[in-house]
Amino acid sequence: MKGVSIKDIAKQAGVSPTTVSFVLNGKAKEKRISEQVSKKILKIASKLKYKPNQLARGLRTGKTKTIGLIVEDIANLFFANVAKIVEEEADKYGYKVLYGSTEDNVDKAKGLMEVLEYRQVDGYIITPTAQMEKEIEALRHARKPMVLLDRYIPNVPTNYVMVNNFQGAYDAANHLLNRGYTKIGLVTIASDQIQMKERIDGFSAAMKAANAAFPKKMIKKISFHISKEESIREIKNFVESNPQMEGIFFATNYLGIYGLEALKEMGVAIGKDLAFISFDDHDLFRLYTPGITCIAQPIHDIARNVIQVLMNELNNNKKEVNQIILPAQLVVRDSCLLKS
Amino acid sequence: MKGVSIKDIAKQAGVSPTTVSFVLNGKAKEKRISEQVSKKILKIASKLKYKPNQLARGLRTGKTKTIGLIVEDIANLFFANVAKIVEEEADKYGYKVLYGSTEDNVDKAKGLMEVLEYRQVDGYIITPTAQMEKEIEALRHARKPMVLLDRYIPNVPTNYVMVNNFQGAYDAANHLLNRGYTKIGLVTIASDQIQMKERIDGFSAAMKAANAAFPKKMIKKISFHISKEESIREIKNFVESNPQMEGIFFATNYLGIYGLEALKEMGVAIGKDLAFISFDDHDLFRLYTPGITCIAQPIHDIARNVIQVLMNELNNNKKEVNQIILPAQLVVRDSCLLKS
DNA sequence: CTGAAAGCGCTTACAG
DNA sequence: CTGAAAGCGCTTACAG
Repeated sequence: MKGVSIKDIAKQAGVSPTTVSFVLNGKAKEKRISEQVSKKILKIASKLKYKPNQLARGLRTGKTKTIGLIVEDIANLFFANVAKIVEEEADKYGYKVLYGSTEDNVDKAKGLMEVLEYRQVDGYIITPTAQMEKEIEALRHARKPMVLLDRYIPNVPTNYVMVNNFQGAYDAANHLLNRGYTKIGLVTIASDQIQMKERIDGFSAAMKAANAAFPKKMIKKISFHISKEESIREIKNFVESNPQMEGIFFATNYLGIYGLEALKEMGVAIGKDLAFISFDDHDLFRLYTPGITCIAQPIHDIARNVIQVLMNELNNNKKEVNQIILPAQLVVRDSCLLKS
Repeated sequence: MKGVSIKDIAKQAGVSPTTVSFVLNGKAKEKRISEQVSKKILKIASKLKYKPNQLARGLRTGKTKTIGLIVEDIANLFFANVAKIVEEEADKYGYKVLYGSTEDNVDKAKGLMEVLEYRQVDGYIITPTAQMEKEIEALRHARKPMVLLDRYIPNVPTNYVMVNNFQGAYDAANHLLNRGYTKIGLVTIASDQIQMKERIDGFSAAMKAANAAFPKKMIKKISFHISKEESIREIKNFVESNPQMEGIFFATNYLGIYGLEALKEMGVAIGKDLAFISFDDHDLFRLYTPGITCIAQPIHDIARNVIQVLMNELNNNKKEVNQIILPAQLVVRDSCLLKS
């Protein structure tokens, strides 16, 4: 375990640890260390395969070269993809990432934030849950580099990167309307999170613009915390109790998947009996028969922007706020055929 | 940023940092600190919301309370699920996890191991790639707590947790045989990784036991590193060039998904024209029409066992080797109907 | 029963 | 141009 330390190098080079530290940190010029001493140290360091001890360095500088990633659910495809890209990109800058899932539970989220603070991560990437304004606000006041992912907190001016939920849902409604459907149901999560609200708003706005009725009873909100079976049951009930429904929009992919299951069990033919569109893409949507039309998020772009914004904060001191909203993309497949 | 330190508590309690450290580390009894001093310290610590500085502690003890998780691809559903459970379970023991994806690339894997060593993680969970015997062996010699995931390295006696690949593939073949199919093709990854080899072996063994022919040309190996489009093309070619084929087994889920796409494009009716079975389960398999019969891995059990084994190593010194092989489960759906 | 002191491996203000 | 020394916040062997 015992690795090579700066002292070992100093001894071999016949200089002080101070000098070694300067050279290894690229301050040779600044500190006017002679060319030859500098070279000698570098050579010895690489020969000994010196690796600075991050703990010691962190203890001294307060920097851990670690970032914290708090997502809703790391096992969810969207977040798993984000996690992958974040790790890859962070690695390029010498950062490692510590992660955790909130399950959309405030207490878990708070616990996670506490652990990460305690671990002294240098920066945070957070998918906030509801009711965590205070924690985010505290981080902001502590001037911790931070960027919110997938959603933001109204009235708290932080960095964030997310998809354009309003536009995505607007496009979804428009697509349905253009294909001749006007009686459309919407299934969403029972949550007052801003990104879900914006999806409802976007959808409503498109309906309104087209003078299509969109009464309350055509909106179904399902709790994030009930079981899959219950969720499917609720979707079935919703569809059954609105027999006039011609099309249905699921505001998030896991609900869309449940929707597919519900309709399959009911024997409803997607695309024929009922037009179907979902937010978020998924392997399943691409390969299902019929292919499921959806509003895809630019996952890679989101992840890359997140890390970019965070790295900027980490490395510069100028703290302009970066709020990035990326366009959602309508992916047309066969689940919303022209209404005959 | 400046947190409360042990000194602050010592000052308030009117004792030395040493005493505070003893009490906070539960060594009050052992060090025979008086009950009242002990209580006073605990009270002050909680009032001040003292959080030990892990960096300082780690520097001193050499323990970081961090584990390294190296998977093939964190964005893959199997590994993403493992990552989730590993994080949850590790958290219970006060550990956090640092992760990375190898993409099944040896150099990436080695790079990851180097970074984790350098970060001084206390233990490792590793999905090894080919040709990393030396690194694993080195870790073993350094007596680092480690458990291999999803596969093992032959002739290197380490802990590991994985599914029973031989039995799973054997069951897949048997299922097909029992339903009346004898001319069966197998699609796998071109890799000499042990888990893939065992799947081929299990499949072959079942075929042999049933006296069914299983010639080389009925096995298709596809490189992990070619594009999705190329993979699909190769699958198509394989099916087309074996018109006698009655059933097909995909040795891993991403290939199974490609297989679904290939057959869809070819207009082959799964279950009717060709029986279909895949290793690993997936949302898509459950919801596809017809439902896809598969060999499911007990993901949760795998993850829980992994962390259990690792925690045992981390906390005890007795180092018996734990090699856990969990049963795969045949999930029968509608893609292998009784042959008519 | 309790404390002073050393030391983990760095960085950096200060001195020369 | 280079080095001695302090200090980040802990733990622990040693002393009393």
